[in-house]
Order: sequence, then structure tokens, then C-alpha cells
Amino acid sequence: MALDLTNLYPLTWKPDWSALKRPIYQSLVQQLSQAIASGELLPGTQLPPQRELANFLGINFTTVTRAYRLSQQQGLTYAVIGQGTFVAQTAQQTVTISRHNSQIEAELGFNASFESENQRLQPVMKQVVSRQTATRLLNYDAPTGSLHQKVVAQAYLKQIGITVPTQQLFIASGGLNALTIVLLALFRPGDKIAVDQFTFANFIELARMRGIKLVAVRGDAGGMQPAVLDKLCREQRIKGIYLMPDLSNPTTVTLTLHRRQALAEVIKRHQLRLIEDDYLSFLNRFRQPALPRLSTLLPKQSVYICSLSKPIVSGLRVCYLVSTLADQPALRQAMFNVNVKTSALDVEIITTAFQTGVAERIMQAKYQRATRANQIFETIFPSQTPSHDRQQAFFRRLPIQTTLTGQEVEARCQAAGIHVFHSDRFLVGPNTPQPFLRISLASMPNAQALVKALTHLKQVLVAQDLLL
Amino acid sequence: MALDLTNLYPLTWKPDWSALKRPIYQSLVQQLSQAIASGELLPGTQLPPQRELANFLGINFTTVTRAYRLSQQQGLTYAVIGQGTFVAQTAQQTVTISRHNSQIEAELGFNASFESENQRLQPVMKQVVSRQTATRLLNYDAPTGSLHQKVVAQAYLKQIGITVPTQQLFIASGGLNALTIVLLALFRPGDKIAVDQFTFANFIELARMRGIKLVAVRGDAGGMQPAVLDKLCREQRIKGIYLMPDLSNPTTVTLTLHRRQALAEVIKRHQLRLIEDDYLSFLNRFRQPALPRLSTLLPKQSVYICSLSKPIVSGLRVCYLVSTLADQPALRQAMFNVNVKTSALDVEIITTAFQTGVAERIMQAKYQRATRANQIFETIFPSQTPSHDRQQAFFRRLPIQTTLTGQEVEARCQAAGIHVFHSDRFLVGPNTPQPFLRISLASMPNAQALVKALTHLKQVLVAQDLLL
DNA sequence: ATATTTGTACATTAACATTTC
DNA sequence: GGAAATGTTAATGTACAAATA
Repeated sequence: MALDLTNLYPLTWKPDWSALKRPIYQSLVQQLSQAIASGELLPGTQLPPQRELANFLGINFTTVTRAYRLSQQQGLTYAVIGQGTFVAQTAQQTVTISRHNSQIEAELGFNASFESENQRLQPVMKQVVSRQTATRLLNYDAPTGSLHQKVVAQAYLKQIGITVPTQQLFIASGGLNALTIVLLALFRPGDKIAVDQFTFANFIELARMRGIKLVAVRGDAGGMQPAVLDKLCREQRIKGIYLMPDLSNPTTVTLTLHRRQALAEVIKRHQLRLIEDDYLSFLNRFRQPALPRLSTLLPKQSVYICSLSKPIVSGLRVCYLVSTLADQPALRQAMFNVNVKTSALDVEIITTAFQTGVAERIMQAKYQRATRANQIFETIFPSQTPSHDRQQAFFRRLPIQTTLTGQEVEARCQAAGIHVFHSDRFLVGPNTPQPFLRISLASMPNAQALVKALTHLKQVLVAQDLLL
Repeated sequence: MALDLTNLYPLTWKPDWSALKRPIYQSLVQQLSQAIASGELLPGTQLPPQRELANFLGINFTTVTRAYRLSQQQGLTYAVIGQGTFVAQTAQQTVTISRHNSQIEAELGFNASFESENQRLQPVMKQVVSRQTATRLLNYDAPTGSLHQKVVAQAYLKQIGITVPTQQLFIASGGLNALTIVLLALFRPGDKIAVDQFTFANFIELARMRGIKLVAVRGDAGGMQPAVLDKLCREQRIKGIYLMPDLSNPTTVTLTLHRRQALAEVIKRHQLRLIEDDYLSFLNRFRQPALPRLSTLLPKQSVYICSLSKPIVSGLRVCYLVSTLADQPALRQAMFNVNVKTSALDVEIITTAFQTGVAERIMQAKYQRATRANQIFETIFPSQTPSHDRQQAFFRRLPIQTTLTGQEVEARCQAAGIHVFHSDRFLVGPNTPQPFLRISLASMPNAQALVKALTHLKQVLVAQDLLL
């Protein structure tokens, strides 16, 4: 058999056999990582099947399995049974979304929250620190919030449709911090969590850091499909599900009442732990009729996360977290381990803002500004059919047509002074036929600046022939 | 061979063979966990050797390996090559240290920081929120601290012996949060970190949650022994080392200059990443001569963590974190993922306290109060030879004699209204012949209350015949 | 509808390292 | 100082599950 096997196996990736050191699987991952970093393997490329690569290298195929698994854990690849293993769209870049540093003319990427409303809080801050009792906010007491702070939280939660005793409530240092706590407390490395195909980029990273595997559930225009979720749950041991039922990030899909009920039914049947991220909670107060929070349909298996970054202010790190009584000890424990305590000063300012009516005025103002921002968006991008449930979204989805990678698209916008995020950043698992940009509407200082920024964006997209 | 094998194998633990389901290793861990929870297996018990248990159950011994490994990851057991696998001292309880909720007469467990000094910060808070620019603290900008805040941090760091450009500095939400960030950014599940045999309990938990294995390094009266560390590093792939070189928690050992140099040499030789936790940084300003921060001896491989909870105030979550330039991106990334940003308001209050001299006065006051508290401790427990380097410790070590478990000792003190921590909480790996209590000196409101609490503690210990 | 391709999970085999006697 | 006991790690073998043609 003096055949030249090299040509019989037209492998998309041929690791250097002579460079393989023991342990083989680690050596393989290193080579893979390098091939991706060097651009030799582009995002989306299908890697050789485990058995073929093993054959090529003369090793057992489960050793390749192990290498591929490690590369998956590092976010380099994803695999689908029956299809193959592929280089992830996000393999080359860091997906995390944060405030951009460089000089950017138009901030349409990072999702702030109409920050000029923050000035309304100055009197509140003054009031809080002037109290005789102010220095009590500075000690180690009440790490998850004082009773008084929880009572105020309880009142707000009631307004948005959640009735809960204070024992089931605690206060974390922001929404992402709450998610960190939940992943640490209620999940273990190796657990699987179901998510939308496009989901919160920082959650993807966080799950990766915790060693949790995300399972993408296909959705339609109405969001995640209950039948698909049901199927996936029957197939594999999925432990939890992460959802943003209202204006899901980045798709801006809001689940209808019927979809909520159907999903709740499936989640209940499979005993998934639901993590409901209600980052725009305050909008539910303006909705007629209000939509039920998904977790209220599943009170025994849910964690409800209510960050105040968007409704009130982003710079104070405060988030209400609702769970079952049974989960409280584990959650508190995890909170001690990552935070020791939530800053009582930050919480007290939010609390006082609620009590004095300032919070109410801020939420009203943000509602108005979000409405206006969406009108502007729909004027400039008229192809985006106005939809009732997106009228107060803080960002919008803008489909594009291109064969470029997400990185390239972002880079071209960046070169024009525009910061946007490509859908690839939010992608879990296999690529999708329909890429889009997420356009933040809440980060420019005023309506005028937003008009200018969006107009400029449109010009750039047209010039690049990206607009659909 | 109709032998009754049951008696030939006097196993300390006999899992129920008939109850074993597949996957076997998981089923085994479940049974083990139950046996420990029910008290059937006590802390310290040696489990059957992997091969014997496998024999007994008729399975392959590496399946037992796998089960034992999982139980180790969960903190239930620890194993030593050549010796065996044992039930961990901390298996039954949660080790995390946090503020106690119930009515406690004497708080000598949780380690606060002379919280009555907090009142000095009220004018500072007022000043900060009264500025025209105050609402700028409320947006998403400068997630790791503004330049101005970093310059002030830089000045403080210089005072305690660290000269660093602001590019290598960032501000996290408290010391534990900084540790979380470091473990997420610079380590992976499965990595090993060397620690003192007794170390910060929350770090133990944090490492466990991150899937990082801690390797206990034996120490003598002078702290960790460089030769032992060297040996362990030669034996296994250790990636990092976590140290509190000044008044190490809970042992109160301060490394001498020579020990620092010797350890630095070993750490350098094995290219370990050093995590230096300088939770009492301010004391170095009062030391004559000052001791070099260990990380300054290893500038290329260190992360230096300088929480301001103890030096200034515990309720504001602020910590300075110094790293190499190369590590900054990964650290910032991890910070975005768990915090989004550090509360700029909290940081600004600390910053202004430094600028106005209030911080200086607080540190002076805490120095005095710590000195007084240690005098009180040594008066009441005269057997504890006064040692120069412990004169300003925030807690002290009190050896006890007993065969009781740590939990039982704590429970008996608790029953008398005294909150203390037993050394088992801080223990990594095999048990030690010399248990002790960690007595916090900084949590009682004043000297009088401390005298009363310590006197009461002494009575209780004498009555229980625990005092050495 | 069924066979083939592809990935996954778990147990087993083998080689190794450290401790203790 | 060597043998036995003990735990660790990597690689392989086996069974299975899903996707696709």
C-alpha cells in the first residue's frame, strides 16, 4: 500500500504530525489555535471529521474528540452531531461588549441608557449622603441589601408584575454580576444551558469562563420555538435556560403571551432552571396590557434578574435578583465569594430615587426618549417595518448583506468613525444565513446627534453595498 | 471461591453496589456525598483505595479515580499520592466567611475594620456628590477607573512601596472581586495554584468554583517554606501562587525580607504567576524599615491586589489591582464580564478621601486602634507571646486543644453568643495537628466591648477545656 | 426508511509519580 | 534503598445518538 494518502484525504486542516508532542490532544489544540489566529483557518471552516484526522495522524479518534472538545471549551470551534466541527465565527476576536475607548464619532455599538438623564440623580445623591445615618452605608452589614432597600425593591417589582416576599429577593452589583452569581451558584462546569441562537454576548463569555456549554435553540420571528426546545431537551441533559423575553438582546424580539405560555410549559416539563433577564423591566409598566414575566409562570424553578442599569442609571451597580427560597443560600454564598457585599451606597441612591419619585421621572423620560429614538431609526431606515413591540427598544436590528466576516464589517464602520456590533458577536453555534448589525439607540447624547450618526451610518453602509 | 469477600475488605466506605446506576462514576459521587452529609463518613476518614473499591464493586479502578476526582472538585475530599483519599474537614459545611446574621453578642469571627472610623467619610461623600461634575460618575465611562482616580491610586501605591505607571493599574470592586477577575482572566479550570496550608477561606471557595486546584505548601513559623514550594513545583505543573506576605490570613505570619527573597527566587525559577494579596497594605507605611512588596521582586509575573476595605472603608467596594501590561487586556476583559464597570461613585469617594487627607487620618486611627486591640488580646491571652510583627494585626490566632471538629467548636462558642472561626475553615488539604481559632479584633465597636468579648471567650474556652 | 457519517459519553488499558514501609 | 501502596494522566475501545443523503 504505497499510496499517497495526503491526496486521498483532502483535509481542510492538516496538523503537522512531526510537531505533535505529548500530550497529543493538547498539542493539537495548540496547533489549531495557531492556525486560526494566523488566518490559515477562517471562521466557518469545517474541520476534518474526528476519524479522518485521527487516521491521518495515526492516532485514536477519541484523542481527536478530546482535542476538539477542548477547542470548543475555549470558544474556538463548535460541533454538531452528524454535521461536523467548525471554526467559530467568534474564534478570532473577543466577543465581550464594553465601552469603546478610542475616539468614536458615532457610538451605535455599546448600549448605554440615555445617560443625560443621570443628572436627575444629583439631588438624590446629596440627600442620601446628608442623612445622619449615611455612614451606616459604609460598613459590612446587610451584604445583600437592607430590609428597607428590599421593601422598596419589592414595590418596584410589583409594578412590573412580580409579587415576591423580601426573603426571596436580594440585591447584586449589576445585572452581569447577578448572572455571574447565578452561574456560580446554580450551575457547574459541564452543565448545559439553552439560549437563543443570538444572545447577550457577555453571557456567552461568562458561560465559557464558567465551563458551561450553551445550546442554541432555533427561533422564528416570534423568538425561541418551544418545539425545538422540547426536542433538544429530550435529546440531551439540559439544565437551564437563559432568556430575555422582552426585547431580547440583540434580536429585539418580545415573546407574545402565547409563546411565553408554550415555552413555560416546555421548561416546566423538562425541569429546566430558568434565568430570566429583564434588563428593560420598566417598559412593562407602560405596556397595555402588561405581559407576565416568564418567571412568574414558573415560580418554582426560576431566577429573575432585574438590573437597574437601563431603567435608572448605568453607573451605579445595582440589580434586583429574585429566586426561590431554596436557591437563596447558594446564591448568597456565591455573592459573598465574588463581591463580599453590594455597595450599600449605590443601592441607597437607587432606593431613594424610587422613594422620592425621581426614579419615576427618569423612567418616564427614558420611555419618551426611546420612543423618539425608534421613530428616528425608522425614518432613516424605512425598510425596517415599524413594529408595535419595538417602539421603545434601546437598540435595533439592521439586516445586512455581505460575505465579509463580522470583524471586517465592524472594522469598516469603525474606519468611518462608527461603532456598531455585528450579529456574529452574539452568535451561539452554527452560523446563520442572515447577518445583521445591532444599532444602539441609547448611547448618543441627544436626538440630533442620533440623527447625524444614523445618517452617516446609512451612507457608509450604502457605499459599502452592505445595506439589504 | 465461595469466600465472603465482605470481610476480607474492611472498607471504610461500602457503596451500595445494587444502587449503582450508569454513569457509574456519577452514581458513586452521589452516594459518597450522601454518606458524608448523613454523617456516616466523618471528616478526616480515609476512603478505600481506588483499586480496592474498584475490586469490591467489580469495576475498573480508573472509574473510581474519576469519581474521586469529581468529589475532590466538589470539595468533598482531598487526596495525597501514596497516602490515600480522605474526607475533607470542610466537606459538611460551607467555608465562606461573611457577616453573621443572627444575634451575636461578640463578633470575633467576621473580620471587619474598625467601622466606627467610617464617620470620617461623611464630609467626603458630601463633597463628592456636590460637585458639578458628580453626575459624570453615573455613566458607563471609564469602567476600570478614570485617569485621575488612577493617578491618586498611583500615589498611594508609591507610599506603600509600589511604583507603577497608570497603564498597569486598574480599579476593581473590592479585593475578592479582584481575585475573581484574576482567576477568570489568568487561570483555567484544572490549573493548580500553590497556597499556604491555611489560607483565605473565600479564596478556597472561589478557586473551587473556578475549578482550580489548590496545592497546600507546608510552612514553618516564618510562613511558606521555599524549599517545599520548590519541591512541589518540580513534581507537578503548578501555574500560580497566592500569598498574603503581610499578616497572612489566618496565620498572622509576616514574611521576613529573607523569606521574601527566597520565595521570589523559587517563584521566578518555576515561572509561577504570583497573586499578592496585600489586604493590610497601609501598615507598610508605618513599618521601619518598610518591607518590599513581594510582587516588586517579581514584576514580570505578578498581580498585586490592594483592597481598600481594611485600610479605608469596607462598605465601598474598591480595590487597586496592579499587573503587567501584558495581562491588562485579559484582566479588563474579565472585569467587563463580571462587573461591566466598577462603581465610579465608590471609587471617587475613596479618591477624594486620599486627596483631602481624610484617608490619612483614617489609616492613622486604624493603626492606633489595631495596636490597642492587640494589646488587649495579649493581656487577656498572655500565653500568646507578643510578637513585633503582629502588633497591628486585625485578627489573631489562638491555638486550642480538642478532638472536636471545627464545626462543633464553633457551635459551642456560638451557643455562648460568640462568633469565631475555627482553623478548619482555612485549611487546604490534609489536616494539621494544631487547630486554632481566628479571633477578629476589628469587629467590635470599641475597646471596652472587645475586652468584654475576649474575656467572655476565655471563660467559655476554659469551661470547655479548649484552651491550650 | 435505512445506512452512513459524524460527534459524544463513558469505561478500560497503560504508563507513570509519589509516599510509605 | 527497593518494593508495595496509592493516586494521576493520557490514550484507546466500545456503545450510542443525531443528522444527512
